[in-house]
Amino acid sequence: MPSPDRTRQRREAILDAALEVFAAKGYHGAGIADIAAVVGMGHGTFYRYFRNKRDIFTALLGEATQRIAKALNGLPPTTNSLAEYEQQLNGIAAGIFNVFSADPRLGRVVLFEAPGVDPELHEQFQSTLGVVASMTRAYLDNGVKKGFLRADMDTQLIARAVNAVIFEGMREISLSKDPQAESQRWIRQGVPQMLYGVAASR
Amino acid sequence: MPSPDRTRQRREAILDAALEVFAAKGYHGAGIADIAAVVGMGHGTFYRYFRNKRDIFTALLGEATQRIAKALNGLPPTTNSLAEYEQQLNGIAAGIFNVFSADPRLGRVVLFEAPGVDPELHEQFQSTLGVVASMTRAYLDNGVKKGFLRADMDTQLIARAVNAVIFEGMREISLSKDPQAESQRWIRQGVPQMLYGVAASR
DNA sequence: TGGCAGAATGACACGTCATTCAGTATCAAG
DNA sequence: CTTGATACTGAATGACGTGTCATTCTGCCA
Repeated sequence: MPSPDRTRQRREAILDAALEVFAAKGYHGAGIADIAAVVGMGHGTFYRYFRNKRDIFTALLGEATQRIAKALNGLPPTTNSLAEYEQQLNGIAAGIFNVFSADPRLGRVVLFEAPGVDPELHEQFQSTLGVVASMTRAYLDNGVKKGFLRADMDTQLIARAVNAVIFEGMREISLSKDPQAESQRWIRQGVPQMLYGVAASR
Repeated sequence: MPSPDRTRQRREAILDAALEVFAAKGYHGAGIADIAAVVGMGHGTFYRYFRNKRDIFTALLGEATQRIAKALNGLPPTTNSLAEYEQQLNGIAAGIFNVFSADPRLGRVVLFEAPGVDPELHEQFQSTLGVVASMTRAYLDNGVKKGFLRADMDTQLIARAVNAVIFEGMREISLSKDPQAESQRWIRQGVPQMLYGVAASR
């Protein structure tokens, strides 16, 4: 009997340790032995739960992705006015930022380490960004069609710009001493910035 | 007689090869032997010109920094109206984007690899970002004081957001098939976005 | 031409991990 | 208590890459 979810718990303990070690030393600086030491087990045991180092890293990425997806679950698919869109953005930002303020290590690993692990992962990361950008773009296109967003914008590019700001928020939150407060700041300031810009008037 | 700038040329050949290899395989995936092979020399020779792998990487970073600094040289220090500020932003964006559209490998290495090299470099990178952000912030504060920028913004945070968009532009340009065109797009779209946002009206 | 200085070379010493595996501990069932 | 199976361990392995260094090469000057 491999015990029903004893295995799952062990796996999660290892994942948590890996998050810790990767956040502290970076992907390449971290050794399997370091991770095993944090869990308090022989490093050979690691390989009972994960195929290899890359495997556990992608598992962490997957977990982050899932948490974000879950946080964004249930948000209305389209909006009909600027006010609604602003609400929508607030909701999205809050959902995403929550994930990273709940566990800043996640951001430190996912946002800073992932692109530098190897070329394959870099590509995968990039294509994920593309998918996210196309979702953002759909929201923008919707707003343009409904008339509450500027008609003269390249929504594909602006979607990237909007996402870049959100990503910057995630990074800052992950590095912040007080992630909760930082998260609040980014929602309150970032969303209006994206909507109205820095200009005092048009 | 080590010939006056034979040495310099050799150094630059190695730097260029390193840029090539780092861009293709990533910092950690690249070996000194790979770089030497591109130059067409024994890898021992590498160490006549650079202390070690990290040394050449920071040399590349330094070069990128210098090129950007040079590109930004001569821009007026303050502006007095929204129109002037818009010009200013266009100039800054054009200067920076030029560097990366002239050699996209530079961006691929500097922007994507640098944070993941090791914790020290990550910190250094981060603090450089901080310096850049405070420069951006000074421009924003100036605009607020003069009254052509919104008074209700957290300029420290918005500076980060503005920079994030510029950085995203650099990244896209570095990955683009047609860096020149992409650069134009980012200037034409990104600057108005930062100034006026996505909203059709206030 | 001989001799020298600096440049270049690449074999190799050395350290660092990721991964494997033979052996040990644990434990449930009979 | 025995047995079998599974979990675990950490020493051993092997691949790899960095950096060194004894040696060779090259071009220059006397």
